Amino acid sequence: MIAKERSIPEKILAKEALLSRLPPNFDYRPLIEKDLAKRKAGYRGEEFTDYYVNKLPHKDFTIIHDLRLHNGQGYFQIDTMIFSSTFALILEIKNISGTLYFDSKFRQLIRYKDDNEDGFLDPITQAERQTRELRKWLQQRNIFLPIEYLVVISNPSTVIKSDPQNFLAFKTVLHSHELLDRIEKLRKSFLKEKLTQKEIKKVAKLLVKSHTPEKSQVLEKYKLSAFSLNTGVQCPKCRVFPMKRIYGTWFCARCKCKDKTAHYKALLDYCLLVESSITNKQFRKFMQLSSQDTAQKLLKSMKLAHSGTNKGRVYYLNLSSLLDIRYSG
DNA sequence: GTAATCTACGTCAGAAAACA
DNA sequence: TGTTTTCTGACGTAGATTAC
Repeated sequence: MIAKERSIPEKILAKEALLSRLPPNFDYRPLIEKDLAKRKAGYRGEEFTDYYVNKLPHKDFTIIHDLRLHNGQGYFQIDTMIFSSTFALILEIKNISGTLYFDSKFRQLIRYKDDNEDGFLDPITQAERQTRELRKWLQQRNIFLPIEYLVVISNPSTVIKSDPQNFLAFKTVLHSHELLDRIEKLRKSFLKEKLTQKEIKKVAKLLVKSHTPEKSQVLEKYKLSAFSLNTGVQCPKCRVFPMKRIYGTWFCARCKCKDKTAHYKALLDYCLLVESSITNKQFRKFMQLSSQDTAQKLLKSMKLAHSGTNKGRVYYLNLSSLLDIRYSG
């Protein structure tokens, strides 16, 4: 059973939204583009590995993609968690090309590529920490399950190396195409049943319910203010700002394109970049819309959750609902 | 307390789009 | 082409908040 599917991380959506609303010659643009490329590569690696993970027999394994839990002080994040009635498995997924060298002495990962040498945080250490955190989290809820971890290198052409004494790397690091065989071996080594089918469902529900998505806070990260952003509704065709609202549709003065729902994307951008609630006034300012009535009618038509009456009215922007509205509308 | 301001909501006329 | 539907903008009313 897949208890939680993987979805595009908010950090990727927010960076895309930010780039779409920054002037082309903006100073930080190259830095944001580089960060976005890195994030996207990581996400692609996770998706590539999901192909193998999702092949596991669903009656035997419960799969939770992209899990972020609170441990009391902070959060810990797991790329993929798989569990059965006998054991749990954490996957730490890395999409790094070139030759990777796992150095056990200094507990670091070194990547050799194009005559360059780059150091990375040791994914084995990361996975060990996640294992400790998850064990503690489950035990606090009276769930006792042996937990293993694997470091999955998603890129099949990546060369994996380590020093000969690094037994931990031999045991835990693998390419994604080896994953199913390795899980099968693990399954044979854990025979004692710890959870009933009913308990498995209960644990999955608890984990998914406790998942807290990471807020992007992309403006703070690059020390930008909302004033740096282009406001207005962006033309979906020629990408120009702003479209004008004319008789029930958004009209682009440049390419003459018309779109009835172009404000959905703008509202999604607002939610990703500014804040997750909006008033009529903020909506008008961001959409460059002069009519308060039109703003009210547009906000109402989207059936957003809201609180307050009259002057205190605030509309709440839910990211997943906005994504649904945007792609279905 | 009062005036000013902001917003929600309903109604209506006119304009544009959609449809037969 | 004529009719229907949808949307805007204007207007009025009412309630809540803010500034003085």
